[in-house]
Amino acid sequence: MPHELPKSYEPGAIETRWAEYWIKERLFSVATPPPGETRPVFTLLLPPPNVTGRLHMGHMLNQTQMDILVRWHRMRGFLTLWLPGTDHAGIATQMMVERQLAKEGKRRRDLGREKFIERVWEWKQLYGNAILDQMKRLGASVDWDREYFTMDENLNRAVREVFVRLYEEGLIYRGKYIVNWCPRCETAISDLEVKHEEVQGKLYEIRYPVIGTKEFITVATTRPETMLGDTAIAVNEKDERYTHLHGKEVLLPLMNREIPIITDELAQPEFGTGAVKVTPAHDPNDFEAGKRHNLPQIDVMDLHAHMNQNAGAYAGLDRFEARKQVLADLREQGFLVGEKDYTIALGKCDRCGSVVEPRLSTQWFIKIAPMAKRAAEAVENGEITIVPENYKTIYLNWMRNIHDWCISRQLWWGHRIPAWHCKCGEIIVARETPAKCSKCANSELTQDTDVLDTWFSSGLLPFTTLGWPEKTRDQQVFYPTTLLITAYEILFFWVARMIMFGCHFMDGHQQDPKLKAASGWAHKKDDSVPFRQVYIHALVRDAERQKMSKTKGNVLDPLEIIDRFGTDATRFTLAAMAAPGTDIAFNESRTEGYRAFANKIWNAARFMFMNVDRIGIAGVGPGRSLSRAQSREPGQGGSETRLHTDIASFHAATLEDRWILSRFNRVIKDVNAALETYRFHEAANSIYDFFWGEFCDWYLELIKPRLVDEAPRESAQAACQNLVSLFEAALRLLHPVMPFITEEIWYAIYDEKPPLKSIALAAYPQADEKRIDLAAETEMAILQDLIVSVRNSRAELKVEPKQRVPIQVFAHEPEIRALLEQNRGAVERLGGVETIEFVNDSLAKLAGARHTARFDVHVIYEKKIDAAAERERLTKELDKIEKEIANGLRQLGNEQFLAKAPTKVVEGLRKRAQELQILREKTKGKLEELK
RNA sequence: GGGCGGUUAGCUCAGCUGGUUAGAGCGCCUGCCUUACAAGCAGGAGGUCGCAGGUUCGAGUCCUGCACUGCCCA
Repeated sequence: MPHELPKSYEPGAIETRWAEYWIKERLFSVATPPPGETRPVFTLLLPPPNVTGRLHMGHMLNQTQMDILVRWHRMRGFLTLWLPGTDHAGIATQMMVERQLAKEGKRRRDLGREKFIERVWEWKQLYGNAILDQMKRLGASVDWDREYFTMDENLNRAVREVFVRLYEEGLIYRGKYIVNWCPRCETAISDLEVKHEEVQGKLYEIRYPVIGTKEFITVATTRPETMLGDTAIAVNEKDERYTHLHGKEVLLPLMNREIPIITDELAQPEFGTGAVKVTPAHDPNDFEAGKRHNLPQIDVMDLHAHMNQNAGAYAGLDRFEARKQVLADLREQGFLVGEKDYTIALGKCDRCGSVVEPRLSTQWFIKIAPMAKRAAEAVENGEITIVPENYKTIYLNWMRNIHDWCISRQLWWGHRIPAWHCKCGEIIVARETPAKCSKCANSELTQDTDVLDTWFSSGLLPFTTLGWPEKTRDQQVFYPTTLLITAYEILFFWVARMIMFGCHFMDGHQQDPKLKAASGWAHKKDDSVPFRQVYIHALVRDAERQKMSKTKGNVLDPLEIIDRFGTDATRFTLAAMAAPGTDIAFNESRTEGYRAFANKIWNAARFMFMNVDRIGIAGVGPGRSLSRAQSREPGQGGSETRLHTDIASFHAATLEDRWILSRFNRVIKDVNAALETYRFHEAANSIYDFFWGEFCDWYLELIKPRLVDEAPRESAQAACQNLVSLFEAALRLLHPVMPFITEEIWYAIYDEKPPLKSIALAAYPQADEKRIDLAAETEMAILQDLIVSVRNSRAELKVEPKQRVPIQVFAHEPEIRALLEQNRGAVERLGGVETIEFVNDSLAKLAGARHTARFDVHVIYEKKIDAAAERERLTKELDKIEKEIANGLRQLGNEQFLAKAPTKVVEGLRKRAQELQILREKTKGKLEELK
C-alpha cells in the first residue's frame, strides 16, 4: 500500500487523533503490580492545577518536561506512573461561585453553607475539568484512571486522619494570635499568601502628653489609625532620653485613655524618636510585647477592616477613612508633630490584592519547628536532592526561619476542620462526628466552621494518592515518588510542606527493597521522604523577558500557540530553551523554527516512503525492524519482553553508513546523558542537529544515488532498508519530545500495523559504543570539507548554479587521496562537479583554488576571480592563522604548560600547530601569487 | 536590610566539572522553485564574552571589586 502523506506537515488533525487514541487505549494506566515485579519504578506526581485554572505557559513547560522524562523512562522499561489530579483551591473556587451568585443577585450567606457547597460541586462538575481537558492536548502521558481531586472522599478522610494525629501529638493547637487577615476574602491567610509590595507612604510623628508633667513623648508610626487601640508606649530601657519617664503614664489623644510607658526592646533607640506606640491587637510585634507586659488587647476593627465600637467616634469608618480622620483630628488638636516620606512594605493578599490586616483572632496552627527540622535534614543529608543546587540553600534558609503555620481558613469550600465545640467550652477533635461531649456528655455539639488551608491537603498528596492511611501495595511500590518537577514559586507553599508531612507520616515506611534497588535508590536510607529528587524549572516569560501577567496583558495562551504551530513544535521550543536555572523568554520565532523542524522530519519521511514504495523492500511492516515482541498491556506487571534498543537491521556498507551510524550512537549517548541531568535543551538540540544537519543534509543526499532506478536493485534495497531502520530508531529517540509526529510516522512505517500499540511503548535507543567509529567520522569530515570548499569556490567564481564544472584535487597523503577517489561520486553530485582530476602537485598557489591542511582543490572556470576581494579574504585568514600559531607556539614553548596540561590537550595543540604551518604556507603562497 | 541570579552576534539564548579555532535559532546579505522539504537548498557577513583587577601554563568559565539589571525573603 503506497504511503500518501500530504506535502507539508499539518499537526492539528494528527495531534488530536493521537491524543484521543492514547487515552482511549489507556496506554499509560498502571495497575498495582503484584509481588514479584522487578522492573525499576518511576513515579511522578503532577503538581495539581487549580480546579479553577486555565492552562498557561508555566503549566505547559512543567508538563512538557514531566512528559519527556515520563515517556523516556517508560521507553526504557521503567514501571512508570504519572499521577494526575486537581486541587480544590479554596479561596479561588469560592470566589468563582460567589461571582456567579452575585450575577443572580445573591450572596453566599443567603444560601447557607450546605446549599453553597452544593453549588460549588455543581460548578466543579461543569467547569472543573477544563484544565485537564486542556492538558490532554499536550499529550501528557498520565494515568487517567488514577485521576484524583483533593476533595474526593478518600483524600478527605486522609486529611481528617492527619489533622487528628497531629492534634493528638500536640503539633496542632488552637489559639488567639495575630494573623494575616484579608478583609475582602474574610479569612485568615498564611505568611506565604501575603505578598509584600514597596509603596511610598508616610511616617507620622504623634506626641502623647505625659500625665503629671508638661512633657510630651513622641512616637513614629505608619499606621496612625491603630493608635485608637494603643495600650502602652514603649521605650528602650537603655535609652537615657527616657529614663526619667519610666513608670509614668500618658494620655492617649483622641481616646483620652491613660496608658503606661513601658520599657521593652520593641523600642529601638535608633529608630525614629526611640519611642513606639504599642497596639497589641493590630501588630504582631506589639502583640508579643503586650504579652510580655500583660497589656490589654483592644481590637478596634471588625472583620471587614472597618472601625468598631472600640474606636469611639471613628466606629463605622473604613480603615483608610479612619486614617484620614484620625490624622485630621490629631493635627487640629496639635498632636501631629511630624510627617515624613517613608517606604512601606505593604502586605497584600496574594489572591485578591487587598491590603492585609494583622488581626487578632482565634485560629488553628501547626507547630512547625519539629517537622521543619526533619524536613531540613532530609535535604541536608541528601535523601532528597534539589536541582539546580542553589535552591537547596534557599530551601534550607527558609526552613530554618519558618514560623508556625496558620491552617484555618474562614471559608466554606474546603476540608472542614474535624473539631467540635460544646457549650461547656470543650473542643473535641475526632475522625468521625462525635455523639456527645467527652467532658460534659452534652450531645449538642457544633462542628468548627473553619476549613483547612488548601495547601494542607496538597501537602499530603504523595502518600494520600497512594491509599494512605491504609498501608497499600501501591505505597510499597511507588512511594517515595521518584521526582517532583515544579516551579520555584511553590517551593515553600507545596514542596516544603510535602517534605514535612511525608517525613512525618511515612516515618518507618520502606519501599519494596527489590524495586528500590532496581530503580537505583539502594543507597538512600530514608524511604519516608515524598520524593527522591526535586527539579525546579524556570519561569516562562514573554519575548521581552517580562513576567507574564494579566494586568500587563502579555500572557501567551499555550493553546493558541499550539493551534498555530502544533503541540510538538511548542513542546520542542520549551524543551530547547529549558536550560536549568535560566528563565525562558518565550519567543514565537523559535516555535516557528521548530514547526519547520517538524516539517523537515515529515518531508524526510515522505522521501523515505517514496523510495520504499518504489523499490518495494520486503517488510517494513510489523516485526521487521523491531524484534517480534508481545504487545504488552502497560502496567499489567509480569515479565516483559524488552524490544531491542538499537537499529539491528542497519548494515553499514559505505562510508556514509558507517558515519551516520556512528553519529547516531553518539547522539543517543548525548541525549540519554542530557535527560539524566534534566538538560532538556541539550537533548533537544542534539536531536535537532543530528536529524537536520547530519541525517537530512548529508546522509539522505549521499544515499540518493544508491536509491535511483538505475542503481542495482540489491544495493537499493539495502540502502532503503538502512534508511527505514535508522529513521525508525530516530523516531524513538525523538518521541519523548515530539510524541505526535513520531507516532504518526512510526505507524506509517509499519503500514498502520505496528508490533506495539504505540511508539510510546517501544524501546528507547541505547548507545552502542562499538558503533562509534572515529575513523568514519574523520573521513566524512574531510569529504564534507572538500564538498564545501568546492561549493565555496563556485559561489565565489559566480558559477551558474546548474553549470557542472571540472575540478582538480591535490592531496599529499595517499590515504586521503584514496578516500577522495573512492567518494568522487559524492563530490561530483554534491559539489556540482563534472570531472575530478587528481594531480600530483599542490594547487594552493593557484588563484581561485581553495586549500585545507589536507587537500587543495581548484575549480576550473574561466571567470576571473576578484583579486582584491580574494587578497582581503586571504590577508584576514593569514592574520588569524599567524595569531593562532603565535599563541600555540607560546604555549608549546612553555615548560609549565607541557608539564601541567593534560596530554590530550598538548597533543591536540601539536597536531593543530602542524596543520597551521601547512595552512600558513599555502595561504602565504597564494597571496604572493595574487600580488 | 538579608539572600539568590543575570550581563556572550542586531534579537532570543546555549556554552555542564577552566583546555586546542566561542555556538544555535531568528533576523540580515548573495544566489537558487537542484521532484522529500521555498516551513526549503547553497554560500556569506556579524562577537575586544558588562567594566577593572587577580588566581592559573591556560579564564567566557574560578576569585575580588564596580556598574547596570531581575527575582525571592523580611
